[in-house]
Amino acid sequence: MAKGKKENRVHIEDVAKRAGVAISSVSRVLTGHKAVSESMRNKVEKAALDLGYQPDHLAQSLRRGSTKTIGFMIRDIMNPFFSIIAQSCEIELRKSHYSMILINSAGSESTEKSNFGVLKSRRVDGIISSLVSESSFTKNSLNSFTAPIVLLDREISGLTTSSVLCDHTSGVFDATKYLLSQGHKRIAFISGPENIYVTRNRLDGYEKAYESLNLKPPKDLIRLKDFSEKFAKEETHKLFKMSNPPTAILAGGIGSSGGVLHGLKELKIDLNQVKFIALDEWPFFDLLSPGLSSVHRDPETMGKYAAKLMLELINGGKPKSILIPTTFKNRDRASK
Amino acid sequence: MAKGKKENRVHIEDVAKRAGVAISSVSRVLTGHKAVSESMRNKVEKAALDLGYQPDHLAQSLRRGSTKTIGFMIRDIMNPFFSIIAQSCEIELRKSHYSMILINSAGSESTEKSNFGVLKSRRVDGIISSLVSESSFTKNSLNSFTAPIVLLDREISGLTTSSVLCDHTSGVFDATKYLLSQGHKRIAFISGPENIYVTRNRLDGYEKAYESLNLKPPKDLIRLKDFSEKFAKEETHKLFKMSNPPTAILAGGIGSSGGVLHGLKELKIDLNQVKFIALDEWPFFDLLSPGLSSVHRDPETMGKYAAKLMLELINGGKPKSILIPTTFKNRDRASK
DNA sequence: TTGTATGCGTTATCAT
DNA sequence: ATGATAACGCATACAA
Repeated sequence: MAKGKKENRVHIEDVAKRAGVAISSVSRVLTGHKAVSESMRNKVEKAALDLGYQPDHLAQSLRRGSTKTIGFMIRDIMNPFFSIIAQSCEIELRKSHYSMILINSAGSESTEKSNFGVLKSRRVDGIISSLVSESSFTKNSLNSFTAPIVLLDREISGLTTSSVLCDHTSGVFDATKYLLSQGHKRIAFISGPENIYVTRNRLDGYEKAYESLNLKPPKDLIRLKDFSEKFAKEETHKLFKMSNPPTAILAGGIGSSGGVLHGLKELKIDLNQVKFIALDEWPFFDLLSPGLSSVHRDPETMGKYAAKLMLELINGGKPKSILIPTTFKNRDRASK
Repeated sequence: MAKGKKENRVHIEDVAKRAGVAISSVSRVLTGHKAVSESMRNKVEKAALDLGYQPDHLAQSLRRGSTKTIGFMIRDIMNPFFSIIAQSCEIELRKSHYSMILINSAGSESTEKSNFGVLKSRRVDGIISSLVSESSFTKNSLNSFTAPIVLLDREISGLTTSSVLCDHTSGVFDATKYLLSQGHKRIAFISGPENIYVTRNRLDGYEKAYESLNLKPPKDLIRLKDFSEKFAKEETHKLFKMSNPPTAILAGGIGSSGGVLHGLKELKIDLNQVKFIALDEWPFFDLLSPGLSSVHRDPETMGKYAAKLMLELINGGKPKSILIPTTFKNRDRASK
């Protein structure tokens, strides 16, 4: 029966014909409407199964006004930290039959803005996003959006979105305090831009640790700009050109950590000479020698909660923030 | 004017009214139809701009029969290798105004199958996928799909899809040959399931290298099952319980590499004692000491080509395969 | 060149 | 409980 692999899509009408009922009845059965007789339900379900009918999601969306799609807008999906969030988020959303459109901002504010346009046009039911910036520019984009928004590790004042925030402060505080207890006074701090939540929050922990011992944090060792490997590497070089260089380094993010580690390698500085603590876990950190300590946060949990918060908002819930703990993972051999 | 942030979506009708023309004229202008007068174009464009009109992608899709959406179905997005492919793919697709639905198979064949259903129902214009398996089960899912398909590093006989394949053979051949030239005879090979392209292809290089020197590959050192860290770690332990253990190891994939490295660490075997070569790059490999050698392939290029092949298919092009080279990156200090 | 009218595949409102 | 029909927002065949 050379059927010719043509457009063999089966529509609701086909099901109706086969079952010998009206289109509307098919729809009712398949959408789980209460007022349908047993026999009708059986007839329709059989016909639908026989034909392998799958409703056209497009038409459903147009009619229902909901796409069952969430826009996942991310700064940098190449960063495993984010891709793990994306994955766990997708797994959670899928349970409620939501799909995820992945859209990348590549660290650019203007791309981010146009992305909002794309997602709006595609009528996503919500956006989960790790924003590039927390500027008023972005704020406007967010405000013009009617669908629910869940922010990842970002906080924008005067905006009513849900957000998944990490308690960087406590983890960084512990890490810094540990270094101070080991006799380090000159601890460098390298991280992303100062105007975003994560950096402010981390810096807070760093400074509080110093202050808890009545010490002043060494401002000359704080280097904030972006999360790129390039920046961190350059700053590492600069730091060790100082007359009074650091004896320990805290670096935020995968890129920054890589930059520092590569920088140190170029400078032929061993990790035994300078203590390094990364502010984000990296799968193989425990293989580096000596074991690198880090401040850990769990991206899988973050993604899961992001999805949950989104679903709550969609179901009419109030916006809320959830705080994910961070923990200082001490892999220092000396401490054991 | 407290407008109340209500559904303020602007429709084509609003634009038509403001411009004082018919709906169809607005549509024509906005879709770039040829036969429109200068004045009409100006009127409409102004009205559209004033109102900030954005066509409803949903309605367009339903009408046009094309969603401008590609399903990106991946085995494991947590693997940075795949997330980089996803990212570069999205960047390329976006240039042609395509969006990407990310959907995860989590290594499960049945999930993979249901994913095909989801994507079909969402009427994606195509699927780019790194399949879990190359079984006939999957083959059926693929065959029932009318939209174009691009496979990543998978090859299914008797199926006319485009695919981005990596030339693992040559890279692994070089790596194995190098090890042999260094006097290693007992080289272990740990990788994923034998029934997928990538494993067959790698194994091929491994065996050919032995054969090129008229040697028989040591079958007892070949361990194939899956890409999990668990499997690789267990096999590593087993290998070194042998009376005649390997002196070098090749491991395929991020998970496998991690498993071997962790296994060796547990066994307190130094990387100076056993030579390890990874069959996939990992960002921090060069920081491990001594520098780990690896067989490198470029995920960014892969993603880009996957997108290009997809767009070609959509535009009516014939299916084709493209071969991405792999290179043996020797980071052995001794060799320099 | 421009306007009118139909249809994309559903769901939901209205009768019956 | 079931069937006919309007509506979702747009693109296009056809008429003017």
